Amino acid sequence: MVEYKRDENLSRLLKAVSDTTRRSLLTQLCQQGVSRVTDLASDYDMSLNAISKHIKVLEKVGLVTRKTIGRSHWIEANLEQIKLAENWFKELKSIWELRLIKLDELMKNGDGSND
Amino acid sequence: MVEYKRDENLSRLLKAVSDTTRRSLLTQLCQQGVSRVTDLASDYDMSLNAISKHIKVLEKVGLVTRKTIGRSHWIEANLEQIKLAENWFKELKSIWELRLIKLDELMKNGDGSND
DNA sequence: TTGGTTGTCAACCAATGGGTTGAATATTAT
DNA sequence: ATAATATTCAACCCATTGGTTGACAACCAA
Repeated sequence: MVEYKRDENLSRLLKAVSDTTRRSLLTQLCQQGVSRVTDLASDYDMSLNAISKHIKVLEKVGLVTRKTIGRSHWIEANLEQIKLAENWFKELKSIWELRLIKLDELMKNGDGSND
Repeated sequence: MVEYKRDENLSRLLKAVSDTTRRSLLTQLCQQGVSRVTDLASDYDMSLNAISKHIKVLEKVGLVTRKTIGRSHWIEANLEQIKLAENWFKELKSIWELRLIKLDELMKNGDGSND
């Protein structure tokens, strides 16, 4: 069995941004800054409830934060967590590179029977 | 309605890597290079069929390629498509930065009633 | 030819996900 | 007090997903 680094956080983060509506919401929030749920929802052909749920998903993985003032919930983007994904990509690429380097050394040293 | 850049490709890519098993498979492929389906599957507590399906998902989004020789299907990682995701992250961050810059200019120019 | 390997296809199942509608809860305005 | 606003909660529906098992197909070896 492989070690299976079962990084559930990363899975949930990637799943969160794998939805077009949620990515669009994030973009909106980055463009317009802090926004209320209703304001965000008004741009979509979808019920307020649906948007509310999407926001909750984003909130759960930390991609947005919420500040409730009276009956208004102010939502703000927080791109910090995106690093989780970026780091995974980086790591994967370096694993890939590493293999190529080792392969290259093997070629140079002939049959690899050294050490 | 917001423009809704419905980048289905990006959605499918992100969804593909949002699964732990598939991320693990990709890691394995980067470490070990070209591998057969059975070899990959042998590391998991899961049926060969399940792994076969996972590989097909990765294949469909271009994260792996397949070369069939006889009855052996040789699978190889191809990290090219990851750029799709990386670019989206980059774009999002630059949108965020842009707003901060504009905000900053507004502060400097007083109440923003210019132009 | 007979039989083991390698892998997919098809059908199924339980769980999850994205959407809906209809309350319910707070808060603000009249 | 009453009504409108802002938002979530709960229940539901249907499509998708991650897994299973059982055939099947193609290939290689005896």
